[in-house]
Parts: sequence; C-alpha cells; structure tokens
Amino acid sequence: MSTVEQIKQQLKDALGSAVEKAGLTEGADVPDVMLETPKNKENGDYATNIAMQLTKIAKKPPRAIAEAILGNLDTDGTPIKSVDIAGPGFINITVKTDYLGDVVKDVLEKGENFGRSDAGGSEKIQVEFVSANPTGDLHLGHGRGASIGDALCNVLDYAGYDVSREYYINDAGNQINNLALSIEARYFQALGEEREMPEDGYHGKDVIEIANALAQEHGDKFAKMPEEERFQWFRKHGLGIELDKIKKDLADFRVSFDNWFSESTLYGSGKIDAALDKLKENGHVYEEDGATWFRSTTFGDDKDRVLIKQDGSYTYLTPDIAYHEDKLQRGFDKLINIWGADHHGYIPRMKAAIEALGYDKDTLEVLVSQMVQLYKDGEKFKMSKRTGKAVTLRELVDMVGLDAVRYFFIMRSGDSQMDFDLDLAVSQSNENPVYYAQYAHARICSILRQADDAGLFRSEENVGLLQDSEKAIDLMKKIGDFPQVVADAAKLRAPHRIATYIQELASAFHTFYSTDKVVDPDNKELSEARLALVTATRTTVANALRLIGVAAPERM
RNA sequence: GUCCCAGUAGCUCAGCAGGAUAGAGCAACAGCCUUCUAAGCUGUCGGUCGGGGGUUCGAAUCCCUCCUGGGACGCCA
Repeated sequence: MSTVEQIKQQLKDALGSAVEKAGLTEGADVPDVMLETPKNKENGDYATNIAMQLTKIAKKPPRAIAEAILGNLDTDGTPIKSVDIAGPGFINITVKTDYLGDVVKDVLEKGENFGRSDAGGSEKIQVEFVSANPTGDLHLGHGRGASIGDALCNVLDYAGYDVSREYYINDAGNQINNLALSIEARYFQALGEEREMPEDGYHGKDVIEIANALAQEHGDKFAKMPEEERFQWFRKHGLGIELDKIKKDLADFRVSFDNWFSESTLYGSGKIDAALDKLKENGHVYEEDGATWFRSTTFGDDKDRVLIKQDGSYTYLTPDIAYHEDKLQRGFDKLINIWGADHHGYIPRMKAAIEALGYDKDTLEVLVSQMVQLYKDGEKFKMSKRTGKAVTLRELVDMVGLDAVRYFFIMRSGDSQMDFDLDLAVSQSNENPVYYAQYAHARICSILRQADDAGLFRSEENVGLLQDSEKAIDLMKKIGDFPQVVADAAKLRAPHRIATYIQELASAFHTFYSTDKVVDPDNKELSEARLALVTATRTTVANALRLIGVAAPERM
C-alpha cells in the first residue's frame, strides 16, 4: 500500500467509527466513506460527502449529521490536522504534512517500481490491439490504437493486473487472396504485360514494390509456373513481407506483443468447427437461404448474422468467434479489444457470440479508438506524398518524431475523435505539450549534474525540512498521487489520464523550481533534502513517461 | 431510417460509477533571465458545459427529447 493509501485508509477508519459512535445508522447499512480530493485547496486535503449520503438514513439535515460525526471523531493517532464543515455538509480534512517525507523516501526506495500497486489483484486480462490486416502499411488510426493499447497494457501491468498483449493476424480471409492477386497483377505489369488489377485489389505502392522486386530478382520464373502454384507462392510471400513490415513499424513505434495469433491456425486445429458446434448445441444456429446463421438477435444484436455463406465459406465472424473462444479457454478473466471506430458496429455481434458461447457478455470489453484527422496550416491534411492515399504511421513519425506522435495520441481520451495538429506537433517550442514534461525531466537531470559537481548529494535525513516550502509540499503531494492515478487509469481503461497527470506533475515541479533553489552549497542540509525531492520527481516523471511510451531525455 | 461516439473558454481538449465558485494547454494581454536549462515562472482576460424538459438536498456528469458533426449498418474483412 502506498503512503497516500495508508493515510486515506486511516481517515476512512476514523470517520467510519465516528459515524457508528454517533449512532446515526441504527443498524442500517453504513455507506462506504468516500474520500475525494477537493478541487479547491481552500477545502482541505480531503473531503467526504458522508454526511449528505446519510441524510436518508439518519433523517437529519446534512450539516447536523456532519456535526455529530465530528463530535465523535477521535483524531488522536491519526494524520488529521484539522477538520471543518463546509458548504451543504462536506467534511473537509486537512492532514499533517509529516507523511510527505515518507512519500519521497518511498519513491527513492522503489525507483522504477514506484507507482506499482496490487490494485488489479492479478486479474488475468488479455488486450488485443492493432490487429491490422497484413495487406498494407499501418496508418494513422492504427497508430492511435497502438498508442492506446500499449499504454493501457503498461498501466494495467503497473496496477497489478496480469496482462497479455496480443495481435490477431487476419491471414486466412479473402483479403489475403486479394493481396496475392494484386501482387500477381503488378508482377505481370512489371514484366511489361497488360494486366488489370483484381476488383478488390490493393492499389498501394507497397504492392507494386513487392512485385517489382520479384520481377527483378526472379525474372519471368513465376509467369511460367502453374497458376495455382504461383498464386500460393505470391500469397505466402506477400503475407510474409506485409507482416514483417507491420512488425517492424510497431517495434519502431515502441510497441511489442506477447503473442501474434494467426487466424489460419484456427482452421487446421478444428477450433472453428468446435466453436460452431458449441453454438449449435446451445441452440443459437439455424439454416436459411442455403446459409448458416447465428441468431445474435437473442442477445440484443440488430439482426442475425451469417456464419457460413451459401458458397460454403466462413464469414469474417466465424473464425473470430472461434478465436475469442480460444482466448477464453486460455484462462483470461477478461478480454479487452481495441478497435478502430469503423468497426464499432461489430461490437454487438461479438458480444452476442461471447454470451452464446456461455460466457458473461462483460467478459469482453471493446474500446473504440475514434478517427484521427490531420491538420496542417489550419486545413485538413489527407494525402500521403508517397502513395496518394491515407498518411501512414511511418510517414507521420518521420514528420513529427516518435515522442510527439506517441504523446499526442495518448493525451486525448480514445473515444473522442481527434484533430492532430501537425504544425503544433512539429514545433519545437513551448506550444508543444510533449516538451513540457520532457523538459522537466531534463531540467532535473541538469540539476543533479550540477549538484554532483558541487559535491552535494541527496539525503533522506532531512526531508522534514521540505515542509517549509509550500511549493515543495504541493510537489510531494502530487508525487504521492501517482500510484492511485495509475490504478484509476487501469480500472477505467483510461490511459490518457497518465498524460494529464504528467502535465500536472511537471507543472508542480516547474513551479517549485522557479522559487526554490536546489543546489546551494551554503545550505547543505536543505540542498540534500531538496535533491532527494528532485530525484523522486525525476523518477516519477520517468515512470509516468515510460507508461505512455515517451522518452525521458537527460538533456534537451 | 436504426445504432454508436462526440458537442465544455477564440482553438485543442480534461473533468462525466452526481458534489462545493467547471479546469488545463495554446492563443491574447501585462510582468519575470548578473542566480540550478526562459522548451520555464507569475498575473489578467476569457464559459447560457449544443437547446429544452425531467430525476434530487445537489446535474457538465443520470433519464427523455430535439439540433449539429463524425462513424457504422454486407452471405466484405
């Protein structure tokens, strides 16, 4: 339990027993004492609305209840410095600040593990994200999904969940056939023959490059090959190249996976039939118009869905159901999928399938990452120079830099559509929020270098001296919040909260820095204490930045 | 037409398992570098939380309805 959690628990215990002693509940269920942090500092360090919540049970006005609680509150041995009643009946609590030194010590002791908690109770969660079809380059939307997914996984892990990252490779469907046919057409074109692209072909430049390379390396070898053999060869080759490219793009984007799950393995293993059988046994499948249907409307979907088409092949849904069954059989308590906004209509049927397979529908959570729109010079920026189509992730990173891209994608909640301002992201100025936090880190590193030169080193002995400064107190409080921020971000699946916190933490530091001199050879003890604080700040900033995949530079 | 997401300061957005006087960054304006990095700090300006109803001690937050923007509605993936 973190230092701040311990304080809060003590406050809750003290308030809880005061409620009981005041005889306000008369055997009724006592609501949990909720502590919140008031927005306004004037209202103390913590506040509780317990008096208002008890109005129904105690049948008294909230202020009278609050007075009764305070009358029975035993503050001895608690961190409580003062309490008062405010507004409609809030109990505001101001806490003694001695514990803040422990926060600093805690950070220094835990280092890169400061912020970790066991809030998640080792719940086994699998997060599936990106999962772009291996038929072309990753684009902006995938980048946002990757940023959110990776940060969410980091946050879940830090908050004590047992997390597994997975990428589902759609390597079995029609789209791969189309890729093969597209390569084939481009290949013949490269040999100088007239060839039309297939109807649903991939017109991207990457396919042309693949075909040109084949023609250059192998000449007309494939033209002489039997059609089926050639097709299979192009299929396998194209898939391999596209997938390798995706893997490299993601690795360069600082995103990694525990497992790359191939859709095609579902076919050989009999898992698709097994899933279909299970749906049939549970009575959710029927035949109509020569097709096999899933009665997903039973579980709230708009309409029933086809599982096996008239031509005998599966729809996209069928192997996907088998895939989710496979995930659940692997023992995960919860599955989180991060999908692009264009797939959100798919959610009800997938949840229906989860339910039809006999699982609680809340076992699957789908987070939708909304559209990204690039802006440049105040206007929409759409076209990639290279392909004439959507801007790829790699191009975006080349334009604005990895840290800025990761930061911009994570600083907004995933379920808002976002405008990505290229000019702002590129600008190396105070307009760009990504530098604010990085600068705090670099500044601290600079202070530590200078302290080192001056022969001053951090010491935990006199951290009590830090309480002389209001700015230092605010900074320590902010640091102490970090474990809870991480736990909340994990629970609410809201990794963007880490970015919000980073801004607040950096702000608290910059404010402190502007007035409180750290390295001061004339005041050794205070310097040592402040060096301890500043080191703790650096650790916290670095840990938070690491969670969202942004670098913490030592110099800028 | 149905469903999903969004609508909060000039701009981009936080806040939304109900809480106090709605926040931040940028922009604008006024200050602060002989002192650890001014990519910084301090202050000012800026709001019918899309409109209208409702629920209650209390609503940006929950419910209904309408408006606007985006997306999805395939035996494609």
